This record gives sequence, structure tokens and C-alpha cells, in this order.
Amino acid sequence: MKVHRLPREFFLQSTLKVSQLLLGKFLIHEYRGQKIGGMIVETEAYIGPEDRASHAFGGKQTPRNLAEYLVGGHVYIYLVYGMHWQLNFSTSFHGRPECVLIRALEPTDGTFVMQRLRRIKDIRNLTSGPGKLCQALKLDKSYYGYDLCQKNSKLYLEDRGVKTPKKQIASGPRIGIDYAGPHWSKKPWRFWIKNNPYISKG
DNA sequence: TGTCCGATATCCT
DNA sequence: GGATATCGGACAT
Repeated sequence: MKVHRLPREFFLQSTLKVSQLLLGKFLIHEYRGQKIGGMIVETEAYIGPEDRASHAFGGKQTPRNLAEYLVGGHVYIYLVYGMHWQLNFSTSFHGRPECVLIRALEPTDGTFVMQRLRRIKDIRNLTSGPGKLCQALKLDKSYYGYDLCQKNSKLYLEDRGVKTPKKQIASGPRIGIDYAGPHWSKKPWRFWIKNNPYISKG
């Protein structure tokens, strides 16, 4: 199968579907002429104004969460705990706040560059968490609102023909959102590839 | 202008 | 397993 970049239409499917289809796709950043990145192995869905765990709960709009409302295929990135960036991709149509949080990658491209950016050698620890992978791929606020699907994009997703059968996908509650109350924090909207050694610890 | 706190990582025991 | 680093956005004052 030919390698190709994911087009806009990919991100216009339902957010739960996109969250699962992203498993096995490759996130690539062209950084200083080097391709760095890896295969997505863990994601989380945040779905609309009804989702109490979402930053857009109740239809809230602020300068920080505006990118959530963009049409599918844009970057929503923000800082937590004063030091960790969190990478999300918008899904759905313009005006509808839905997104997928990228929680973990299996390093595949430019691993030595990522090791340098993280100042760490252990491959298992390189991109196995949402904050870690942003540091490894050198992603921060400069990519806020970035369009993954634009021509000559420096940040994009690739289908390299890896198949991820439904049987290999596990799901469970999202991480770190207890504040959203039992109903929303229990929803099994976190997805990962079973037995993959690079998923986050949670 | 001030206070509060998080969609985490890391270091310590 | 537990503490805590560190900061900008949100919202109250």
C-alpha cells in the first residue's frame, strides 16, 4: 500500500471513529529538515459542549480553546501544569467543538533527534505520554490552530499501510478528568493498541 | 490585579 | 505511592 497523508475528509468522520482510526497512523513533524515522529498508539476523544470533561463544555469559547471549534484537521495545543503541552486534533465541522488528544506514540522517525530534545535515552520513555511526545516532537504554542492538511504542511499524519484490527484496540476511561463527575469521567473514550509497550502509564 | 488550579512528568522514598 | 514543580488562562474582585 502506498504511503499517503491523511486528507481533510479523514477528520470529518465521527470523533470516536477518528480516535480509533488514528491508532496505527504516523504523526510526523518536519523539524529542521528532519522527519521526527512515530506511530500513534493511544488517543482520547473529547466530544462537544455536552462533554463535561471538555474545555468547550457548555459551549464555552475562550481564546485558549478556540481551535477546538475549527473544522477537522487543525491543531489544538495547550499547556497544563505550567510545563506540559497537550496535542489535540480538531474533528467534525467548523463550530462544533470536538477533538482527539494524542496520548502516546511509538517512536519510528528521527529517534535520535527526539532523544536529544527530551534529553533522555530510554526509547520506552520517549513519547509514552501526552506531554512527553510534545517535548520529543518539539511541538508547542507555535502550532496553535495549524492546519495539518494544508499544502507543504510541516506537521501531518501518514497512513503507511499499518492495519489495526478492532480486536487489537482496547478502550477505557479517560485520564485525569475526575472533576467531570462519574458520568463523564467513566466514558470509555480512551483508546489504545493492546499490549503496545509505548502507551502512557496513565 | 489577584487567586486558583489543571486532559502531567519526574524525582523521592 | 506521594509530593511537587511551574505558568498562563479563566474568572472573580
